[in-house]
Amino acid sequence: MMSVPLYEAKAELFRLLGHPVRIRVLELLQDGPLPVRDLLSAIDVEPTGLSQHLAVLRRSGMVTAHRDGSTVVYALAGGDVADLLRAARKLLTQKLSGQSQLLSELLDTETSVR
Amino acid sequence: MMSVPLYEAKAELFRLLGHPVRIRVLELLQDGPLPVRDLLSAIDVEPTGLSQHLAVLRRSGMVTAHRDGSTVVYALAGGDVADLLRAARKLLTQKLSGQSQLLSELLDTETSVR
DNA sequence: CCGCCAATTGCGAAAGTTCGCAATTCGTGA
DNA sequence: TCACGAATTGCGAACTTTCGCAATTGGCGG
Repeated sequence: MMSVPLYEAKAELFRLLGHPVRIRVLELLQDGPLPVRDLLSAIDVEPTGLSQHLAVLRRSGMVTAHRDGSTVVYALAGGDVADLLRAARKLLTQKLSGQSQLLSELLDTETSVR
Repeated sequence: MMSVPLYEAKAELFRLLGHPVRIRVLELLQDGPLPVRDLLSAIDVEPTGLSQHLAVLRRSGMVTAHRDGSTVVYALAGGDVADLLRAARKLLTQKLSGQSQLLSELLDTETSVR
């Protein structure tokens, strides 16, 4: 049954999330399912590139796809991807505000530095 | 001031987390600061490899390092990395339990399939 | 049935990542 | 000062990922 250590799976998950187009897709799908066409017009990417990124997300079970007429509609597979994105946003905004704070301290001539 | 879109930053963050050794390091540091030596004995990696991964985490501001005598001690930089790891664990355990459920359904000869 | 549009897949070139070896830095004790 | 151990850095080879082009699939209207 050759099981994979949990930290390998976690790394894999993060690696799969580590592309701007895939992040964009997941963010857009947070507000509900969308056809490929709409994703395509919202994201700056070629159709073929989008398909490939969607395939990655599908294979890893983060999104589901179904045909509706001649279009294909994608949706988030589980509710918890959103948690992950939220945690990432939180960390980033905190980090960025920390940086700008540091920056303004560095630029602030009033700040006494010994 | 050439700012980076937030989704780029997010993708970058996930990409940086997408390596088993780096995940392992962050998990170990959740219980408090550790010297490189201890990380080295806990993780299956060469010293030089560990250094490189630590450098990645340092550059991206996820951990901090300081010398204490002849050893270097690493610590988590902000409390929110833990949130991210927790969200990942949650998603994975859910996903895995879903898989094993599906698997047993597939293997279960009693299950009627039309 | 045919042509068209939406989406996907196969494939090869380019770009990026990881790994270990050799060399370097830094601090400590002889 | 010298040798040593801890940790890091530079560098090149092996591997993985990404990208766009060309070809393919599947559904729909004429």
